[in-house]
Amino acid sequence: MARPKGHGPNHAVRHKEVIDVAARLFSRKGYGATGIAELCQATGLSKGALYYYIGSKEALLVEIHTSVMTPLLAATQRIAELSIPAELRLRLLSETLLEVVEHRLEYIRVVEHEIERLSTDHLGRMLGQRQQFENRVAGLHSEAMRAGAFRQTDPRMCMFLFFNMHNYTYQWLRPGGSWDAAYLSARYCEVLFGGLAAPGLDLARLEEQVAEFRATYDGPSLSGLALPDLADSLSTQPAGSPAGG
Amino acid sequence: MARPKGHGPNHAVRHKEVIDVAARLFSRKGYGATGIAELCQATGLSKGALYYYIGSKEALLVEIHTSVMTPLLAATQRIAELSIPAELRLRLLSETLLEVVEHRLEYIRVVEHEIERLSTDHLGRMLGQRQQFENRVAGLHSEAMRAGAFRQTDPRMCMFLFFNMHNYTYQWLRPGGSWDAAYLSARYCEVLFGGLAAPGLDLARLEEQVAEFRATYDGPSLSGLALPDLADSLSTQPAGSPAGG
Amino acid sequence: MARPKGHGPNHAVRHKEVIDVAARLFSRKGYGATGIAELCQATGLSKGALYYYIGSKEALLVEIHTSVMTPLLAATQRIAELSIPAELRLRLLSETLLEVVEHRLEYIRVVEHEIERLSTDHLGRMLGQRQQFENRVAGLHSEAMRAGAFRQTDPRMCMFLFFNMHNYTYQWLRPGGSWDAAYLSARYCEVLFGGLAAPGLDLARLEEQVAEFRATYDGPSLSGLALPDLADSLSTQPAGSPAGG
Amino acid sequence: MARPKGHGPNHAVRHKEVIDVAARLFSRKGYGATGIAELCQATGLSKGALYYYIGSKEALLVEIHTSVMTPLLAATQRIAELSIPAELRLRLLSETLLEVVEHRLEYIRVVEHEIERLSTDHLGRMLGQRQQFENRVAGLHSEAMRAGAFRQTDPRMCMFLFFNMHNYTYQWLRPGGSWDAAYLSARYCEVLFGGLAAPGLDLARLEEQVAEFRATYDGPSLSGLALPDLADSLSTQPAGSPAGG
DNA sequence: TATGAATGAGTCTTCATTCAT
DNA sequence: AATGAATGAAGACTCATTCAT
Repeated sequence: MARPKGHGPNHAVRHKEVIDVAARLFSRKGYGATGIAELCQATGLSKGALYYYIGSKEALLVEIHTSVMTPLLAATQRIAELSIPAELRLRLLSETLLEVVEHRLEYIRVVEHEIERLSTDHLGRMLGQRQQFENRVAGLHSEAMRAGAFRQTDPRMCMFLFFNMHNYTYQWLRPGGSWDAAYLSARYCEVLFGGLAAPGLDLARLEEQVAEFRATYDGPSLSGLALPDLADSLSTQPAGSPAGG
Repeated sequence: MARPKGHGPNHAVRHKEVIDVAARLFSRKGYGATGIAELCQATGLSKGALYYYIGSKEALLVEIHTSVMTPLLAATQRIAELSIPAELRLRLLSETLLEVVEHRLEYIRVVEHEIERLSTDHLGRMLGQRQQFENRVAGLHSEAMRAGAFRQTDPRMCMFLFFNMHNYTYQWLRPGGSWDAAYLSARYCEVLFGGLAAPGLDLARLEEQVAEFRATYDGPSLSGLALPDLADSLSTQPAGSPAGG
Repeated sequence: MARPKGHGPNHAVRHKEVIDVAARLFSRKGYGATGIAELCQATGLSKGALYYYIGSKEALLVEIHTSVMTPLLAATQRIAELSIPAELRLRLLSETLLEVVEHRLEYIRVVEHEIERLSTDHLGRMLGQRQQFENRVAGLHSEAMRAGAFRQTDPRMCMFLFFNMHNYTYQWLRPGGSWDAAYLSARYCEVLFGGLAAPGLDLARLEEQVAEFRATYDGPSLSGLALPDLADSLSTQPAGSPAGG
Repeated sequence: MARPKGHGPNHAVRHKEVIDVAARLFSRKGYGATGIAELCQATGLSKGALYYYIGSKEALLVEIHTSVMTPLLAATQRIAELSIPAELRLRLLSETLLEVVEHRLEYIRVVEHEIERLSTDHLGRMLGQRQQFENRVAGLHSEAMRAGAFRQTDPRMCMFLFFNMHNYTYQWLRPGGSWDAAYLSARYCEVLFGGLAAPGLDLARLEEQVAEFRATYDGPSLSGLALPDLADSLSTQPAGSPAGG
């Protein structure tokens, strides 16, 4: 990712633009089926210029992964360390995760489908980050059980339930439809937490706590999504079609 | 699937074997990244002989899809028509779906990741089958609401919750681990139905009903998985690593 | 062409049938673009059986050529030796040639387009036969000049005029249309002989002589076309579209 | 023919060179029997570089057709519109056509033999152009009849006579021999017009008119053949061998 | 910075032919 | 007399990448 010295200030900008175009194309046609020539056409760059900005096709894939996973892990870290009930932290993490899905849909699709196209060492690093993420989520479920909010069950199973519910969303969500991350997160957690709740948990109270938290919180952005999303101009149809295979 | 005459009885058998090998390779490396040469090596057939059995690479992909979707839709139909409570039918459908995931894991991975590599008309047919499946599941949730088992909510949202929960399983399940379809289905439905339940629903009763049903049912196989699964000899590691992207 | 001994009586028949089918396909799609598999489908024979009858693909091409050229040369010989005026012999030869074009159109097309696909020795033999044919025609023009029917010009040029006029006919003639070999021959010779005639030649008389000759002749078939033509069931549209390239 | 941007000025030149080489090879061995590898060897380009210039093998075939038909039709148009007797226009058209045959012999052979290897739409376009050409020629014969130069006959038959006579020339003409387009045209028209003439037509006068016209005409090139012909360095044997099939 | 040209291994697929049965 | 299975070289074409300018 360190570029040879002597790059002008435009380099970083163009670089990002290319990554975004690549995410769009890889998402639609698959990494393998997207050619360098198509990237050239979509970016308006010549082959030589494209390579000047990207280095290689795999570097593009690596950066798509990184640009999703790095902010997501940072956000997870920030949320996990908040001094609020574990189930509230899970609820916030849910919404953050869904925000990333909603606003980086094309990146997410690539991350879900093309991770195994990475070369061994990059793949290893990415799988390590997934592990961290999973452990954090399993840990939060443990905390919620210890605090008496959730009934006692296997926290690893809970973690899978959590990821199943959230991670498949990319397969059917259409950004710009009537369901956004905040709404989906409320629905997902209502059902998940309802099914996992210990007798004492007051679910109605949870959504109030979310609102309270948002009103008083003034730390850094939870989701870590700073950029306007370049992808939003596309695909603005209503929500539709999950998968049944 | 019937070949244009001039094919002996062995043809069909070899054909199936090749499909199974292809599902394994496509699942591991991706459809695009798997070459015909690799298929030849994995099957022990020469290039010419391979084509004698498969017709084309895309035909292979089509048959992988078909051999998952056709029995799955048939099973769904059979289950949806049973004269038992809707939530019990959903529970049976959940288990059937997870059985397919467990025993056709490599096929499922291909179906989830490579569907868009199909040519327009095949793709259209497959998307149509997904639609049917989704509509059936949404319909069963509606029934459960009308019967007072589930509280009133958007059945389409319920359908997405159901598919999210089940369909992502392929990303982390390792067949041969300690979690099988029956166990997972019980856990998934416990949480999903717990979160959707109307006050009157007795979840403990549900698992008893499942056992009763299985004890008395003597119709055709619910899952439609008749063949021994050729894929089972491979990948028998313990469960591991979901995804956190 | 000599078959390994021990062929049953059906062999020759099937053999001819296959050649006829091959002529049809080669004519339509080209020799190179017609596969053995297509010949199998068109004949209803399996690959093995087909090879039992044909030996090889090139053998087929050779026989298509032979089955046109051999009878044509024999007919030419017969006509050239008749004791009638040279211009009458040319007129009869014209009609014979056009009969072959009309009734063996698909063979002719192959002969015109695919001769260079023959291997060296077969090609040499065929070119030799063409030479003979050309020499005969040039010779007849010389005779007609010596006899005072045609004015004095280069007989070789006349030969080219004759072949130009006749041999291109395959490119636009549609058998079954309103123009048959007899009609075309009359038109062609009317113009050709009209343009070559010495002052003394009476063209109106020529067509009478043709009729007289036919009425009294009782030798062997002039054209040598004995078989019913297998190709006649196809393409029965009115005449159309020559070529302008 | 304009390439999708990103092509320097040399591209067009090399492109033309490749087309010329292709015409030579296709003409000798047939389109189907000429491999890309042979084109590479003959041009000295690598496989990749070749495709950089040609796009596809069929594109080559299309351009060979186009580069013959387009100037030929333009020339036909120009000639047909001249204010001179119809038979003189036919005589000029004859010479133009034979000039194209003489100087683009290899292209013509491809056009005559491989047109049906074009895909449906390209084929349709080419057949349409042939139609135009034919109609023009039939129309000129009609004019000559109306003007009393030719006797009354079927102008469509005349058109076939005209094309038969000219279009088969490619099968035996060897450029560089003693017969050039001007000579052949005089011979062809002498015979054709002699055979079609009404009593009043003075053929000897016609050739004088041709000479007069050439002496005074100063419009654009009649034949449209501007380029030196790249193909001339090859095959400079004396005239020989027509065809007798 | 940026480009058009070139590479050559790689892609999927088809071919005529052979042979055991 | 006939077949289905198998071969492997050859088919057209695409690919990510490099490099002189």
